[in-house]
Amino acid sequence: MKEEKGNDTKDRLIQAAGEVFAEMGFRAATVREICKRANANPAAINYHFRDKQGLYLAVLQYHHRSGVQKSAEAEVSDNRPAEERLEAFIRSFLLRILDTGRPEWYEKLMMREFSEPTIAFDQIIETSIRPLHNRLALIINELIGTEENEHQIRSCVMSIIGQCLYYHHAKRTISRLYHQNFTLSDIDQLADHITRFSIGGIRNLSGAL
Amino acid sequence: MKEEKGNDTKDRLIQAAGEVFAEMGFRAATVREICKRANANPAAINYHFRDKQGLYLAVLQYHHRSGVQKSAEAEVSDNRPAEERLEAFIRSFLLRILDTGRPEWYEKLMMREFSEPTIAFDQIIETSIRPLHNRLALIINELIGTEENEHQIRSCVMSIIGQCLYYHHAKRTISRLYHQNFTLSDIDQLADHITRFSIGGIRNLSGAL
Amino acid sequence: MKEEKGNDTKDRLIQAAGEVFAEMGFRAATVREICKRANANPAAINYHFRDKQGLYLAVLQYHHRSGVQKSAEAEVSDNRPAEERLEAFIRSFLLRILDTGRPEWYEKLMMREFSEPTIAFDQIIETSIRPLHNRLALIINELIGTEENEHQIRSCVMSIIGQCLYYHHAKRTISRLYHQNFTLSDIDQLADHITRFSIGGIRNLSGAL
Amino acid sequence: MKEEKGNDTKDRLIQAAGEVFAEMGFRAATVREICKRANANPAAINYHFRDKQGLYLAVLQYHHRSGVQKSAEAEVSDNRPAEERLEAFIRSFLLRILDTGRPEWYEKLMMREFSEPTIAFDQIIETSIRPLHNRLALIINELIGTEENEHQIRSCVMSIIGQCLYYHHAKRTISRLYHQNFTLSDIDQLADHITRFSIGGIRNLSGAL
DNA sequence: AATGAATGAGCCTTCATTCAT
DNA sequence: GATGAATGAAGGCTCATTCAT
Repeated sequence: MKEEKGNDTKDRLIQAAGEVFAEMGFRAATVREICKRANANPAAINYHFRDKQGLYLAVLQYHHRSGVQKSAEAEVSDNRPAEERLEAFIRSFLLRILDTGRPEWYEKLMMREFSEPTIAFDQIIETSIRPLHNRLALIINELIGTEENEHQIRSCVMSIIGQCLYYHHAKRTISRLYHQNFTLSDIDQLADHITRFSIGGIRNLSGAL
Repeated sequence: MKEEKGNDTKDRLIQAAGEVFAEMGFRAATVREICKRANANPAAINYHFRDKQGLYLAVLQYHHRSGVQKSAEAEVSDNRPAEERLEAFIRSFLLRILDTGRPEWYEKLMMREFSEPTIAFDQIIETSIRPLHNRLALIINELIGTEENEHQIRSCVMSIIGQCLYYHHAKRTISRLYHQNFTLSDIDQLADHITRFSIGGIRNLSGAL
Repeated sequence: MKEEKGNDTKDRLIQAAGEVFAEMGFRAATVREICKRANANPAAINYHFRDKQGLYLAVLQYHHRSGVQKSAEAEVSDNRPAEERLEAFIRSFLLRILDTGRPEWYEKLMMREFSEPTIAFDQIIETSIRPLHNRLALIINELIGTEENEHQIRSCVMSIIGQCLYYHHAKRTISRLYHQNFTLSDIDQLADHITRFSIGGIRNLSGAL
Repeated sequence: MKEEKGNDTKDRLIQAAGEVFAEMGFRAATVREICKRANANPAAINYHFRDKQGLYLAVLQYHHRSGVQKSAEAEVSDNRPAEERLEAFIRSFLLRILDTGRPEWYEKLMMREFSEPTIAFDQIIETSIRPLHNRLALIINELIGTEENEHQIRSCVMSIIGQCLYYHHAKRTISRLYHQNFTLSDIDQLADHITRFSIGGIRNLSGAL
């Protein structure tokens, strides 16, 4: 399972590094641990990636390439009502955040970049985060209806994304406070709550304009 | 004895450790740096706190004991309308989250526990986080008005706290995406948005019941 | 095949290695740097020369074979007066020693052998140094005039060579002490001084016999 | 013998480092070897000297302090004839260069600085080399007799020092060429030769003026 | 003839910790 | 109560070398 196909050392290193970086963060992760899991020699990192940091960047790039396309697929087509598309967006976003059964570590890695940004931060913003915000902004713009007010739309984007991300960042907190662990099976319920809460919120703003 | 003010080495260590832990996190913080700032000897840590972790716990306990909850007391009295108290709560919370530059490293430390929980995590939950949630839950309960639905209240609590925390966790992201840095001067605006958005959200749920 | 000119990898390696060894010395020179300059693969060194040391020896042999002794031929013909031939010898020696900037790394390599002798030391002694000493000994012998006193001649050889080499070994020291850097344009002056000094020295010994 | 007085680790490190640096040069010397000989832990270097380089500088400073004074003592008093003082200077210089029975490595270390100058180079020039040159220049000035010609004096200084140093730099070369190893017992003979050679050289220049 | 990939040994440094005083 | 000195473990990295092709 862990070595799947006895691929190149390079691939095994990326795989192992992904896991370790996600588990411990860039600094705390040790090349020795990565190499042990990849069943490789420490010097191989220097050969293939020059650096611990080079390996880290390679990990992000590699997984970004193979992961972007499927993020949008869960959403519905553009001609559906904005409410429906909002719910689809939220559900899809929560899915990526809460799903713990996948190779998994890419999302973790991204989350880590927010608290301990490394040199890869900018890259992640542009390739992953900005498209996400833009997609959500379009939906909200439609919901507000009136002539666009960019600042207000941004605030709503952040309110919605903030609600979703909370279930990731505060996973341990929630578990501790309420003895409740959200998993895939809770997504419908969560998406429903956040969608309804947010639609209410957006309408309340519109009316106030 | 050697120092200008006979401030105990122990106190100086706690003070310095607070800063350093908040700046760099538990792991990245080094005993050497702490001791340098405290103008103390590395061995003093072992003497007073047994080890680095002991010092960390001491830092948290010390600050909790000296009652820094004062910041929360900015909220209005309990007999004001729930909407007003919600806004006060949000404003107060944002204040603690966004305030930068102060030597108030306790908040920073708490935030760090979410991303890199240490052995002190549970302690922080109980002494700081749970009271916060409870206070907010009371306000929301009043806003919903009907017989309490604990689950729904929790969801609202998390929606609100999630919105607020986003401005902390995603500080760098926001800065990068929108070239916008939220500081103390933006709190009114933010609190206004989140309050209105949340009241709208809560009402939308109530109506849907 | 991949290169512009089908110059054998082997030749390119020798060329590049010569430069790098001369610049940094045997130990400090890295195979990687050599291969980078030769646009070759690290493994090629092992293939062609067995190892780093083999490459080093190959460099020396290669250059010796291609007869770089031409520089010494600037000396005058044997039937000129000994004083004149001494000056020619000294000038020629200084020329080889002081000439900087040329790609002529063989001399540099030789000089390095004195401070950090490698396995090639003996080889260099016999092919380069001993002939030099012998040529100088002949001239001095003629200058002294009396029946040869081998020991005394040796001492003079070393006094002369010592004077010349100083301008190489102590290049940095001189530059630092007197803010003076000897180059090609100073050779006449230096050769003149050393020649006159040495002739005086030799005569003083002869008279003392 | 190696640990003499079970001194501080710091002293033992300086002692051991002196030997190792002298034997192998700064780069090739390994902290492991130094620590092994000093019976110390690698981390002690970081503690006492911060760095391998810090240790190196400490080695030079330490030994300079304890070694300068005895260099001049072998020379004769200033009111003796210049010829006599020249011979004393040369003998004293050769003594330092050829003596192999002393702690020994300080001279080696200095010599190394000429071929592979490190960050300590300037320091050595000013504290050791310049005084030496100045002392010799005074003697030569007196020998030349006429109004001083600074440039010519310098050239003589270098001719003399060059002759002496040759017996150090070319130790191996001489041994190889002539199967002759100069030691303390040869100093009288060498000093005699170099002195006579040099006096002849100087006179030859003076007459030529 | 030549190479890309991989290796193992070793490098310097840093860390939290502990000893003797 | 506090310290200077010293430690062992580990960290990231670089090196010359070799394997399989």
